[in-house]
Amino acid sequence: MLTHSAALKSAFHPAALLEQPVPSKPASDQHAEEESLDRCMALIGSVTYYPRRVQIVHEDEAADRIYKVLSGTVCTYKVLSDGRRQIGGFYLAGDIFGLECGEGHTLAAETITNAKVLVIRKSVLSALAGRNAALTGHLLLLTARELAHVQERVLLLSSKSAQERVVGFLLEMSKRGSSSSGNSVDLPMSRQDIADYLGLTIETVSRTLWALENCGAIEISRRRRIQFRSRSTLVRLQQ
Amino acid sequence: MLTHSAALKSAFHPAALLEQPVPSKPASDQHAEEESLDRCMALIGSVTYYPRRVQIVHEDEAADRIYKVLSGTVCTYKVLSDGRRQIGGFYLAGDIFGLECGEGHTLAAETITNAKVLVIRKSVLSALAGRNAALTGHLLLLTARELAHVQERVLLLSSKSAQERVVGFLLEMSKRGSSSSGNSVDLPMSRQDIADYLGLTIETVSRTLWALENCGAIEISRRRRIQFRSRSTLVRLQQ
DNA sequence: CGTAACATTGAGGTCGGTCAACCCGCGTGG
DNA sequence: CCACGCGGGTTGACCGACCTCAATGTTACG
Repeated sequence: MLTHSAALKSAFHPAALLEQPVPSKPASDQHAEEESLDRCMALIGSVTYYPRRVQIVHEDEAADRIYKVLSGTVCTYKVLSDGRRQIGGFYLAGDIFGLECGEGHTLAAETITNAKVLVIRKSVLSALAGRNAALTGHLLLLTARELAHVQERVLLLSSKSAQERVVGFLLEMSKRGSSSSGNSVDLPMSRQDIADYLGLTIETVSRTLWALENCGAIEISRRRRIQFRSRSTLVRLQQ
Repeated sequence: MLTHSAALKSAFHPAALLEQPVPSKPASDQHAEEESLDRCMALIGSVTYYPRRVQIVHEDEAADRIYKVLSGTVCTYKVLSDGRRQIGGFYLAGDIFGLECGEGHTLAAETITNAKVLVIRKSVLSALAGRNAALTGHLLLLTARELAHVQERVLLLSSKSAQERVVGFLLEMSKRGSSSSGNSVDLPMSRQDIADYLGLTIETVSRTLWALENCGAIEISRRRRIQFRSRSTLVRLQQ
């Protein structure tokens, strides 16, 4: 496995700010504020390019950074003592990870695909936040959102069947995915990643997908491209 | 803790601040700051007493409040469409719940035992936070901590056996519990609550506890009082 | 003492894990 | 061109942990 050194690092690139498309009209104050958080992070962070399947964060690393995915896909994970891996979450372009508190509870992170990541030092951010209370407020909002998301996942993992989990996953990815062009999703991750995310085995994921295809709910082309044939069936199966 | 001799509900009681014991020496800045958050919440919140097994928050309720448990035990939960209940977390004296973002993702909350709860309106808190950036910072810290905690739970739920879950639960409660006097825990919640928390059935929880007792790791007296006979065995079984 | 809520115990079924074989696409190298 | 290996994915047979259903036991409390 590759290490950090493989990554190309481009420190401090204010010009990137200008490249960002400015929305014609902010939908609300909240949006405008989030926009300002984005700009702030772009200013004080540094952009790094990682190839696929490299570790960005180690499990016991001091967590004084947060990360924003600019392109590609990243996952956070933890390796259990018996060697099994649990994926904490997938992060697509625009998502932020590393928000969880760094009291030894840090998850590791690695790239699923090639990825462009904005790395922000928390210390710098909080120095700014001292002067700008709104900034901390946005971080709080993001963290609370992530918390709600993880709690949803707790529900999914603890009391749902394999089929419900897989269906839930597909619907979630289709909702989030920039790569979900209307009626299909391009999954960037392998079956193993999905299994580790859902707390299942790779075989069960495979079998469940086959079952979904068999009952006409989806169609699988080129392994990682899922087409939705009957969304209503999926929603029903998800319970 | 706050000692309030008010009736059912007491709004705005600045005198209460003076009653709070001041730590002889703040262990760190962080501790001192958390203290200040506590005081702020005590100032703007109102204390409410709930009997056992009543709902504090409904599932779809607008989430403009956060709650601090002053005494007793509370749990958050969600009821699935098939009637099964998933418990999101248990909150003991000193814990805060309701931090998750209110975008329709709210969990319901109900008391396990009689409970004294401090209710704080988010709007009031954030109004204060506008002037005091540190305040938001503490909320952020708390939320990040909760996030880390829930992520630990995701690991526990997705890839551990029934025994590992139960053992993990017992150790967690013994670490947190004020009612855990040294070598035993008094569980405030029923077997059903534990089962719903761990994503198991009540029967499995019961059988697992029996197995733990049988192998000499614990001893069960009066149903909800668990004595630890061999902590090392438990830690080993937890993996 | 009697009742009801809570908890334990038992028998049997099922979902998903485990292990193993196989398939498929792809790059490499002769 | 084929042979080969390799990583990722699928398929099948079997088994065990946990769920389900049902009966029984225990505790709390009037």
